[in-house]
Amino acid sequence: MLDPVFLRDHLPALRTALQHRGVDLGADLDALLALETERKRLIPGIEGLKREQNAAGEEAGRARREGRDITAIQDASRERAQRIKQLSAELDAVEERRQRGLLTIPNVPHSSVPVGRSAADNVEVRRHGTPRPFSFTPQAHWDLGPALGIIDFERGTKIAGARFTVLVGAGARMARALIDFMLDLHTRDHGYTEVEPPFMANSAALTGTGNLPKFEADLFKIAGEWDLFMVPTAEVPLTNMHREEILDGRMLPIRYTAYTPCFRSEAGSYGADVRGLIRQHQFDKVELMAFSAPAESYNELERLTGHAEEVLKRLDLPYRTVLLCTGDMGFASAKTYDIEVWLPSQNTFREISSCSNTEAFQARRASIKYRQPGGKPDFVHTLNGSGLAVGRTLIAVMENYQQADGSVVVPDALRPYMRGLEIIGPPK
RNA sequence: GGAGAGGUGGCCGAGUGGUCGAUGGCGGCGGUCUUGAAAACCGCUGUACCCGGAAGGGUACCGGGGGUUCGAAUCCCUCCCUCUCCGCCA
Repeated sequence: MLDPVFLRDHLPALRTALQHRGVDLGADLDALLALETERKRLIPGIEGLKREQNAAGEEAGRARREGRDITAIQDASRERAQRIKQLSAELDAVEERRQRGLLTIPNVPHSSVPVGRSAADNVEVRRHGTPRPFSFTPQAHWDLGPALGIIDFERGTKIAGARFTVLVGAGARMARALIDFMLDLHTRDHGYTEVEPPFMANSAALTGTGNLPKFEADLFKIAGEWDLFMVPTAEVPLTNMHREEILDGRMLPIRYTAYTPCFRSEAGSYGADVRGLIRQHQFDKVELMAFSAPAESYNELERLTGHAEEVLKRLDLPYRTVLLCTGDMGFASAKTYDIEVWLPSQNTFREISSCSNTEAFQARRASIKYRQPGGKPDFVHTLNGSGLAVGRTLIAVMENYQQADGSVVVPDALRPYMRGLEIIGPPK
């Protein structure tokens, strides 16, 4: 959520920043500013009347004890109560529109974010590893998987429909191994606390992260009288761990990691990545999440991104890290790094992680504050990143470690998690 | 699914229409005392918003929302949550 004070004091700068994101909110911002002014006009009047009302109530109590007549006080109070009611209704309407406005405006990009319109304007910041040379034409995972009997697209469709997939045998086991491997890495080596959260979240939680009210179409909603949605990412439950809390500043940073399945309707993505495991309605992910003191949050973003990259380093998968431009960032983010893994069959890098600092954007929506000893409460900064998307990591392993005969070598780092299995060969 | 009990400040726990943001205790902070610590004693100790340069002042909040009333933590309605017993179940 936008800081109302920032809106009031930096309207031109805000307008420019949002233009850089490719959204035109000119009129919205003016309307919002007008609501802000209207709000500040109404509040002092209402509070003044309430003050009078309180004094009258006190006086009535005193008068009644002393046996004096209070009908005059009652009449005046009754009338005042009506005026308060009327003005409050006006204020409520203003507050509601103001709130709705504040909730639908995206975050302001950090000054270090390159200005650009699309993914083409993103900036590669580093690259790690070298794609393996192949003496044959590397196959896509959607050919390798079914041939090895470890991915079954047809049965996924039979059970749930398009964009659902069944992993079988060594495929299912490798997904589980990846989850285990990632969680161990982040808890043991990177200092995160493991969490297993609910896989559904309510509308308050989703509003806190920024998924609601604007992006309900991307979510799977539970039918019936439930205020519940399937989580689109563990970012939602993890960020909401401390919603409406004031944290002890000495506990920061707080770092959580969680494995969850993620559910996305992928509305509006018809035709994109229809083959294979790249874009599914359900996928597994290990998430990294941090609550940081504001002054430290950009250092924390670098650390968190490094923690996600470490997964690929240990699996010996080539990748590059890209700084997203203003036009390609998500709604809640002030700065985002995407990590892209090499996929030989596509001869390109594909996104496998997205690491963002939302600054106080989510903290303001979800009311997540911290307080240093003796200090005033202030909003924390929240950060999140994939560490990593499991399905896409599985794809990357299969494609990068494939051999001429269609078998797949198990990366060294994963073997302890797969009872020493060294190679996944075709079914006998 | 059925029956019942309950949600008050960081925690415990009073308060059932009138100076109640709310008695008391615990915890925390500061001070006195002490060689030091403990104990004892004294003081302070919530959040949000509004006005104000500040000092300070005001309004709201006793699970959420609505209502009754001159006036509500206290009465009414409704929703949410927690606990206990039964049933069911991983």
